[in-house]
Amino acid sequence: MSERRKTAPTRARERAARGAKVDTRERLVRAGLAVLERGEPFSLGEIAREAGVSRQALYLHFESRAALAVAVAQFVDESFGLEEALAPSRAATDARALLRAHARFVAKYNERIQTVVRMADALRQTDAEMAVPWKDRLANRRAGGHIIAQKLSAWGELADEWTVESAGDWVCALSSVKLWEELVLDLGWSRERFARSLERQLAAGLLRPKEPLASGPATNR
Amino acid sequence: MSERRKTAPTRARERAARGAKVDTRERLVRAGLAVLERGEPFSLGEIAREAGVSRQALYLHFESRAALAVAVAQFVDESFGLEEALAPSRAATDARALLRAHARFVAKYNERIQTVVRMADALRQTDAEMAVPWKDRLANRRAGGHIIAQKLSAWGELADEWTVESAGDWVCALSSVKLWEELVLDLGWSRERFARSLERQLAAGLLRPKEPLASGPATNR
DNA sequence: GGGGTGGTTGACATAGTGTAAAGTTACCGA
DNA sequence: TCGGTAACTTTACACTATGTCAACCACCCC
Repeated sequence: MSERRKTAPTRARERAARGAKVDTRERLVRAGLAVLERGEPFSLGEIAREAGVSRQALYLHFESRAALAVAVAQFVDESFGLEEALAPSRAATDARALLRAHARFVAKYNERIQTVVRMADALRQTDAEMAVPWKDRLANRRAGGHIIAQKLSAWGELADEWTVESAGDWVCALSSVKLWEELVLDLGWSRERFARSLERQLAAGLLRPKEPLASGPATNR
Repeated sequence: MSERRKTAPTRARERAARGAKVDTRERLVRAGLAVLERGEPFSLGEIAREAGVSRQALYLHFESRAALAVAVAQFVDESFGLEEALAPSRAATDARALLRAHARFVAKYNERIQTVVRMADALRQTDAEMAVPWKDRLANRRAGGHIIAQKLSAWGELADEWTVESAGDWVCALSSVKLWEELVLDLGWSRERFARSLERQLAAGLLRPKEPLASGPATNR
């Protein structure tokens, strides 16, 4: 059902791909982000107005508020250059460098997506439709944490009390927007201070303590 | 202005103090908590119905949704026995015991207030009236973190890179409901695992490393 | 010229918050 | 015993938001 509502954005994207006039869908997404970034309560009508389009046009492109929210989140990821921003972490060849790169990434990325996540999290309480994309994003973040834990483990740097699983979850949790939000937004920390503290905490908490090269600590698990 | 709306709950409280029949205000607060704990979207009408009272009666006791939310939060604090639950932390006489007590407290307390905080945080996005009580609670939590950092510092256990200020903020942030929520609710950690990890991580991140082996890590700031 | 596409306006159903007003009950004090 | 009043009820209303529907318009392409 609802065939018309589905074909509309598809066609819009096709037109855009062929270089057609203006992509209203993208205008709506950008407007959504702009309105969101004002940080105040808003309505769909406001977003439509900001996009210079009627409120109804919004429903030609998005089935619901949640669908728009998802699109905005995706847009932010893309315009941020997520893949590129992750490059330093991927390129790291030792534990300290990896954690440092990750902390820097988290500080930058969370700042960028903060408003979107904030809204999505609030929406999640009242809008069941939001639950699925939210879980998806969490799964992604979790996977990111696990990759880091996996590397630390492979390098023999993960402290004994951690499994790769649980260390990955811990990295994921410490990388969450909510932690960033509380420290930077609510408590007034600078971006640098946040990144430095996160890096330190991750290193102190995850890494095997440096042993004085006495006996063989490599075999105790 | 709005004199009548203000006297109503006052009188109700007076009646309750004199041992009068039923305190509708408290019934509403309890109902609010019960509805909240179902974890689903809800309306004020639902809460009133749950309390066995008309929706309008709610406005005789609370000026707005936000006011009710604040009352529910207060009620949860009281019924949880916040003061009592903090006793172990206050009684701690060394750093490890303090962090352990705090981690246990956080695990228990956050579990209890989770639903309320969740809602309040969501409300905060759309309801400016919520901002003030939210900031108050944050200030309280922050103060709690600072007390801990202060003690660690007084005992000479706080690692060099921290100031009391920033360490306190860090404790506050790591003690936030959001971290608990992500690990326990979203990632499925057990309460014990959370408490243990938080304790360990606080210790690893905040405490001065024990062995002053070689030069290395003491000067890396 | 005709058809489809993407947009418009306007109306509508539904649901929630908050305000207002009038009626009911029950207690309390002179 | 009577009157007043606090607490609550019912009913109605204003306002805002989401989402649906229908009719109409304009453009582009065949």
